[in-house]
Amino acid sequence: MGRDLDIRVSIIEDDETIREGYAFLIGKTPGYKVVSTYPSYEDAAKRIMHDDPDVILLDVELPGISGIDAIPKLKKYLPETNILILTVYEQDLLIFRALGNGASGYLTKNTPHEKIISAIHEVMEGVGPMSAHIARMVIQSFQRNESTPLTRRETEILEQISTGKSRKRIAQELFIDLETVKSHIKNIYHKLNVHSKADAIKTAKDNKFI
Amino acid sequence: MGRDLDIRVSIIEDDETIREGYAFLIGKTPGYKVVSTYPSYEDAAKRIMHDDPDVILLDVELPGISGIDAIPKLKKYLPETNILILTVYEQDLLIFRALGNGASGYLTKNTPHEKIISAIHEVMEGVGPMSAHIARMVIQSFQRNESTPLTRRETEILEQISTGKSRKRIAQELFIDLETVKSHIKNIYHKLNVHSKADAIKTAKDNKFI
DNA sequence: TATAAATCACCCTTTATGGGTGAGCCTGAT
DNA sequence: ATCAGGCTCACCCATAAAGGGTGATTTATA
Repeated sequence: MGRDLDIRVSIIEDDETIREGYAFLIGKTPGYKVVSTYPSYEDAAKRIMHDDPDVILLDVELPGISGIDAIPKLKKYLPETNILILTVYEQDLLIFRALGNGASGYLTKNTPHEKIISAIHEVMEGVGPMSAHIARMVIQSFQRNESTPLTRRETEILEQISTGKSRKRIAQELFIDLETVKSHIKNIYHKLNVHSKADAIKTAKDNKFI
Repeated sequence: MGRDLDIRVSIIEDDETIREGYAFLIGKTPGYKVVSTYPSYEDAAKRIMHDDPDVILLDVELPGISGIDAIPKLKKYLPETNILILTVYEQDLLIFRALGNGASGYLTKNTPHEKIISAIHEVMEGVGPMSAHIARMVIQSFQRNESTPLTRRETEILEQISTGKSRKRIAQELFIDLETVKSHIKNIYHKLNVHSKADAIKTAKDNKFI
């Protein structure tokens, strides 16, 4: 018989070991019930509507349609379902995109068993779309590195460059000469040890100089 | 006599009406004490260390050094103090920069009186660096507009462009011809009704197409 | 009073950009 | 089965932008 109050969990994860591991773990926990497991979004798409899960554990790195891209599709069919992202790495961008796509939280694959259960529980309680951990990451993502090799002006100009503006336009908007902008850019490139716009932007963003 | 358990509040706000309004409001609330008010960061800098506030209400739009830039300076002298940003507009970028600089939360200037007190209380309780409201804004900021006029490929290419990469480099990384990239860009420009990289990036970001 | 920052100048070559037009191929929807 | 949209590539054109070298002036600030 099905206990009506069980939290219904569905798992979409291509690695069988991990998938079955989670299923076993969650299934044996009182109050939780694994209603289905799938190795890909494509497999899940056909039948997951009928499983009526409360929570979906979704791997980000799925073959075929990625977990990230699967989120809005799943949400479309199951708007009330909470999606928890499974990820190996705590990569800012992936997690942010997942949240943007409608995920309610995330778990790294080395998360201890108890935490997994409590994460599912929290997300069901509507503790909010963001755990303190994610909130911390988000704030960190907005924080600048205070030990930048770039001067104020250089940072300012690199920020302008990162918006796609030409040097001429930057010069006009900052009320300085094009030659001055060029000088700053040369200095930026030297300091960051790069030889192009794209590399300068990437290096600066990686190091949170901008 | 000073009640030891009062929450010590300092206010930095250039508009006298608002400043005194908040001061009155908070001062008359049992458990709260306004220890100082300043019209600018420059005025506050000299003496705020001695006020030993628990919470600082800080206007973002200060004359001289802006509230945003004042945050790290204040944090340096008063690392234990929580800073609440006062802002007229709920502008994403400003708030995110404020959080990145170390602010603990924010209040809009039309916030009802009770909410102000409770925000101060929450931030003292360490309810977390983010209110549910801010969390919602953050998530929204990661969300894409689903009604984009751009195709998948066009979006992908515009994203690449926004990193500063040249068309040639984009072509190489996507394993397509330079001419194809050019075609996509022409279509992007037509759809967004722009005539340059910078404008395309700005329009797309404003509309959350990328 | 040194040093760093910001400013501007003139040299050079190569690469990138913006725009027009046309065309083939594939896929999903009607 | 047809047709539109999406992705691909081609060739045309002119101008703008980028990258790099060297040096010089001025203005804060330590």
